[in-house]
Order: sequence, then structure tokens, then C-alpha cells
Amino acid sequence: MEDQDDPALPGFDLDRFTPYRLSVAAERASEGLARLYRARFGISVAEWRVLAHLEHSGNVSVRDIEARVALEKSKVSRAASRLETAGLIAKAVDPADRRLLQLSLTPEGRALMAEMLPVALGFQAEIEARLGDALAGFERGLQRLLDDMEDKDDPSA
Amino acid sequence: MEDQDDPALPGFDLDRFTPYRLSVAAERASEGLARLYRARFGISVAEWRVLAHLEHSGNVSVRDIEARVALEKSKVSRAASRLETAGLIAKAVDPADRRLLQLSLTPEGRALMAEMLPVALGFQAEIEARLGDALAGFERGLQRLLDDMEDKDDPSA
DNA sequence: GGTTATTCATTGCATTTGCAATGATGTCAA
DNA sequence: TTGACATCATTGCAAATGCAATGAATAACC
Repeated sequence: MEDQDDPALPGFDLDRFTPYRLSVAAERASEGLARLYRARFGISVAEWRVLAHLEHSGNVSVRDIEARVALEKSKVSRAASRLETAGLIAKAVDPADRRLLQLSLTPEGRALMAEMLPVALGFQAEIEARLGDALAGFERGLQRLLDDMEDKDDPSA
Repeated sequence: MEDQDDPALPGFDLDRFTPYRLSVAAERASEGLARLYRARFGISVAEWRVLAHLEHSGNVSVRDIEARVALEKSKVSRAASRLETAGLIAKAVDPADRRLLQLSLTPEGRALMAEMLPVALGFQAEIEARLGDALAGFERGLQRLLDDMEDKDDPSA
């Protein structure tokens, strides 16, 4: 009986609040992944995203990555700098538009990705195993959220 | 033809990587909520969580909140201090165990929550609307992730 | 061509964050 | 009781973050 005398409040339960649940799940997942990457490869989540995008998409600019990978451009920039220092990616000025950078994996970066990918896929498999038969429904919902939110980001309204 | 000559790499797609998807969805949702709370009430997400938990659970210690609300204890502590300064919560030393604090809503805090709850519920409703018939499956999956990850947090192994 | 806006990447700087003390209490056993 | 250890909240401090310049390059317009 820890209720005080408030007849009005409907007894809100954070545990049933989807944004909160989503946030906790995401945090935990990212944290787990981050732990793996940091311990085994010395790579942060931002760096991982940049690498993964480069592996997938060849030469890209910082702006491209920012858009495609949900990372602040300053975060991308700094991640890229660290990766370059580590010899994992190369920066080149785009000859067609010299404001743009062309980021690309070095052979070392490519080799590291070859090591990291199995870890990533293993992590993914683990999540899928946990989800079990809820996987399809979950991914479907997630997709809806991602689709709908695509541009809700920029509330010019 | 942006493929270089790498026969081995399986063409990993970040967009199909659940941790990433989860993280983006969560970030966007939290950001949307944060925008509402900040603009209309001057409250951060951490502060919102503390308030929500207090509204739900009466007197609680910082440690309780840390555990129940997925917030670092220093974050809780600082959020609580700001809320106290704002006159929204009260801190009292637990007479039974003077290491503990008893956080509780002040009338002002209670009043603010009464204003914020409809906004929260509206946000929740919006998400549910977006999910549509995918809602149940999504929440089911989310729940599995949350259940399973409950204690994976502390890898003493 | 010359001038003004845009776009891009980086960086300065204030704020936030997370982690490791710190100090204040409490527990337990000798 | 005393002393060693555990728990709680706070805080110091270094690192990360986000936002707003900054400077370089291009585009657009006249």
C-alpha cells in the first residue's frame, strides 16, 4: 500500500512504455556488441558501423555514411580519423568534387572485417535464437517503426 | 559494379543487422520523446524516467531506480539533484538505513506528471498506430529480448 | 566572369557521460 | 567493542558527445 492519496493518476508503468522498452533492449544489445568489438578488435560501435558500411558499399563520403548509418557527421568524421590512424581505412579527396571524401577500406581494414563479420553474424544468430518464433513478428514491427520514422527526423513543421 | 575483387566477403548489410536496427529505432523514438519533454516541460529522458518510476512506485532509493529503470547510478543521482532543485521531487534520508535516500514526488512533481502522462500515452498510442497489426508480435519479441538480457548484463564469466 | 549561397568535412567548445574514487553508513564476525 | 568488509549516494575527472562555427570547394545566379 505505498499509494498515497491520488485518485487521478492512472498508475503509469514504465515497463509497458514502448520507447523505454525499446531503449533498454537497444542499449543492452549495443553494449553486448560493443563489448565484443572493443575487447577483441579495439573498435567502437561507431567505427564498426563505418567499417560495415564501407565493406558493403565501397567508396563513400562522410555525408553518405552520416545518412545511411544514423551517425552524426562529427561522429563519423572522428570515427573515420581514428580508423585512418589505425590503418583500417583510407581517405581520398574525390577528384570530381573536391569537397567530398572517398572513404574506403584498406587491405588491413578488409582483413579486420573478415574477422569481425563472423562475430557479428554470431551475435545476430544469438539474437535470433532468443527471439525464436517471435523473430518474424519482431522484425516486421521494427521495420514499420524504421520506415515510418525515416523522415520524421526533420520536423520542419 | 562497386565491388572490388573480394571473392570471400559475403556482402554484409548493416540494414539487416538487428542490433543496428534496434539501436536506430530506439534512438529515434527516444529523440522524439525527448523533444516533446524538453520543449514542453524542460525535462530530460533520464529525469522523465525517474519521475515516472516515482509516480509508479512511491518512495525509492537511488539504487532502486538504477536497477528498475536502466539508468547508471550517477545519472540517477544527477537527475535527482536537478529534479530536486526544480522542486519536483524531495530527497529524504531513510531513517531505517541512513545510507539510503527516499526519493518522492512533491505536489509540484505530481502535478507535472499529471501533465506529462497524457503526452506519454499519446506518444505510445502513436507508436502503436504505426505498428498496427504488427504490434503484438513486436512487443512479444521485445519482451523476449528484455527477459533474456535481464542478467546478461554482468558477465562475471 | 564575379558574387552570393550551398554543401562538405573538420574542429572548438560547452555539456554530458561513465567510471573510479570518496566518504558516510551499515553488517558481520571475532 | 572493534575492525574488516559491503553498500549507498555523490563527485572528480577524463573521454565522448552534439552543436555551432570554420574554412574549403562547388553551384547558382546575374
